[in-house]
Amino acid sequence: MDISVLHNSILFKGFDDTEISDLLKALNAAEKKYNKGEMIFSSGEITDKLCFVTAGGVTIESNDMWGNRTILNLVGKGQFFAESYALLPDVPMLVDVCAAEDCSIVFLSMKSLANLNDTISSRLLANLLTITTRKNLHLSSRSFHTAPRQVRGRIMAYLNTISVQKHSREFDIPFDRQQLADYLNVERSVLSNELSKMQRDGLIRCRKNHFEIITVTYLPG
Amino acid sequence: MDISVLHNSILFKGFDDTEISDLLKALNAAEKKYNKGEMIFSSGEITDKLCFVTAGGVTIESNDMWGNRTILNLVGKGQFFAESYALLPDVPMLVDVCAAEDCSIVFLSMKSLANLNDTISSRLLANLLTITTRKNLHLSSRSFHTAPRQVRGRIMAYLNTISVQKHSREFDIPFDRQQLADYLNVERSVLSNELSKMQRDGLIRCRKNHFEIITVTYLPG
DNA sequence: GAAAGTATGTTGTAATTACAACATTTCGGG
DNA sequence: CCCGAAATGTTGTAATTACAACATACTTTC
Repeated sequence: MDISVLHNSILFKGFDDTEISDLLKALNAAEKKYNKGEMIFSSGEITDKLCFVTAGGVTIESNDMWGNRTILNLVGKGQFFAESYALLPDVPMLVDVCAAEDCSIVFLSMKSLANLNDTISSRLLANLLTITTRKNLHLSSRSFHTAPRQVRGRIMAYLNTISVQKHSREFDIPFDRQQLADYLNVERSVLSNELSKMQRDGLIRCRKNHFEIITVTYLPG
Repeated sequence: MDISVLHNSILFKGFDDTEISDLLKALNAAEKKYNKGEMIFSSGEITDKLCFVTAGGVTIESNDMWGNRTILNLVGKGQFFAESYALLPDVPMLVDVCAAEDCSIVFLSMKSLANLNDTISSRLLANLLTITTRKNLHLSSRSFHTAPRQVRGRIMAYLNTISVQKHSREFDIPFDRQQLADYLNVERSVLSNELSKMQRDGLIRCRKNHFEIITVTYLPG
């Protein structure tokens, strides 16, 4: 198991090496590998496992009865998922979790939280609170990105956020076209088409997952 | 201030009356009233205040530059909002908060959390974790409700959720037409129109905010 | 470096939605 | 009961999107 990734995670922030290995034992940590495309959880399942990505990445998706995929979130190396379901273990999952690429997941049993002593437990709870709070912001951001009714507005809302995050008008995005389409809740072909139009209109430049937002200078008169 | 509502809130679960009034003082609790339609927070603002609805209700909205409103969540009496921003106080709000009706809000200063003793603080943190976790599920649900590309699919996804929650095929929803449209991210007139069609098609019955989902029986042959 | 497979771009048509304008219903006061 | 205001329903047209089908580009494998 790759301890170093866990060591740098939010969950174990403030804990030293021995505390971390004790905690991993106490929480029945177990690692499992998945191939790209494999399902890790399906909607309706129940789990008390807090999940940590030690390698690769997963998508949190909603797949409706008409076969439309909506990507709610992308969870990469060093991040957690399923924390809501782990902490409210009687709530069945609304979403699917799918390996976006080959990946490794560490599962931590949250029902074992009760067995920890108060000091450890409260430090861990504070860290968990940070995780859920940040996850909240991610979910809000996506709502923000899908709020515009039209494709161009959604693309701009998304690219703006990434640009602000990376402090640059030029950046890579973590999605391929199909994934970006599913994240923004639009058709892939419509997305490709709109990106072409936006390049023709001089708003952006892009090639594969590299994007550049072009600053428009308004001329007087 | 209406202590009884706070007393029954998730945040103060497990605390007795005197502990609660001590906490309210320690967190600089202050109540303020708002009229329907008034803005409580605007996007871009920074706050460390955890907000509690003691009366009425508020909407968490994203209003884009074209004037489209998207309702991310409805927060009613006895519930909290802005917890993410209160706990990550350097993050500017992405959303607006608006009084859905005349309401009263209690503001609790989260930067004062640090002054509490460990025991109180860890009990409070556990309760905060429950709040953020539940909020996560609400945000996920909305994503689920807006995942279908077509209006009818969104309406059905939403009504199904409410029906399951209320354990009944007949129920009231907390939204008027405009609010439901903004929640599902569709045009109000298109929503009204689709609801009429769905009634003609025998899928539902509805009148104002009272809905009934009609079970379709498939006949053999 | 050819072949096969995957990802991305383009185009046309059918279906859906946005938007505006107007009709109808509902609900509180006077 | 009537009025006005607000909410909801209806309709038509213009704009947008979904979907399918195909073209092109890029990757991987042998």
